Amino acid sequence: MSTAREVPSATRWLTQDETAAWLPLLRVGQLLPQAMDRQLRKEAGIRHAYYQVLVHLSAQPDRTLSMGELARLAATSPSRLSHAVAAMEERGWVTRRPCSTDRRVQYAGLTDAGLSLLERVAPGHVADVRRLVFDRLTEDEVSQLRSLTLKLLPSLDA
Amino acid sequence: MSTAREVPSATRWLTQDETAAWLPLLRVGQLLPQAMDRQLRKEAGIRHAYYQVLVHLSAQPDRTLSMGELARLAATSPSRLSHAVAAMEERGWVTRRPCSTDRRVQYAGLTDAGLSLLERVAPGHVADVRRLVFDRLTEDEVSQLRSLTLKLLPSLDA
DNA sequence: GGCGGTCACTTGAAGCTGCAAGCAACTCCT
DNA sequence: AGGAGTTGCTTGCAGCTTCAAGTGACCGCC
Repeated sequence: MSTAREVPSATRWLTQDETAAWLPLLRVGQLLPQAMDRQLRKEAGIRHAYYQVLVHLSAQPDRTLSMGELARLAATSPSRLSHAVAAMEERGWVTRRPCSTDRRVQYAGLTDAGLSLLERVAPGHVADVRRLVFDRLTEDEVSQLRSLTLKLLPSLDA
Repeated sequence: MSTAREVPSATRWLTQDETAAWLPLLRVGQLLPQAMDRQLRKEAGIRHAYYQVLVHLSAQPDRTLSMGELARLAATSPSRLSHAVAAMEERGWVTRRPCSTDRRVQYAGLTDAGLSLLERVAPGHVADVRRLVFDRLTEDEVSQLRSLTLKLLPSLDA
């Protein structure tokens, strides 16, 4: 990551230790989503983005969320979600209906077909997560991982 | 991530602790690349994928790498790199020339324009990395982060 | 030599992503 | 009331990513 040595203003380049952490973090950040995506596509024919929509809707008591809430939970942009839900609606996995009290809001709801797709796909996905992540880590390391990622989230969410 | 409770074969769902680590990890894995991309686009007009190409080429003594090596270093697919380098060549940041001993191989080389772009862009990028990641962590945490990500890499690289 | 297999890379098409723009509905303020 | 500003969501488009297929070039083996 270090490139030029002399720059007009005093740039605080990464230290050696920081670089040694940054490079693999960057790599994990690239490869992990790729791996999730590939596995779900090959074995289930859907993207990870779709899977997340299914998961979050299924976690609601009424299988329903407003587009805004759903976007927030899935860490995606409104635009992206709009496109994704449109495509998933066409395939019969979710439905959309307007909110009665605030007509700007749209609710996305999981259909039976969507739920059964999720149930068919989830075991393979969980197995993959286990294989790629949790089978490699001790209990303590999992705890460290949780603590570290939670520390990084606030600045990324904003 | 937990969805159905009863599935044909015995699916080992994630424990509570694992889920508590998985959700933020997934989120970081999504948001971190997004954030890198947004910052570089806004302030430099290039994608993070392009930036990585520039960085890896600039780190070579002769500013040159074969497409294969470059793809491996940047953790990207050959196809993606091919498209990217084609676009960057058109903008004058890299050049391509065939290898003299193995005519399947192409070398990508960083131009002066490419290097000066990188030097202009790098400080802002490093500042962003610092703001998003290293300013939030103690020295010990950085070390934990390095150790954890290094443990996850092997299974992802394969 | 020459033929199957692999390797390095490129290409094209389909689908997704991000941004900017747009629209209607809601809120606030006077 | 009513206008300015904000919110929730959608749309269109340009650009990127992915997969599958294709093209040469190299290797090993008979």
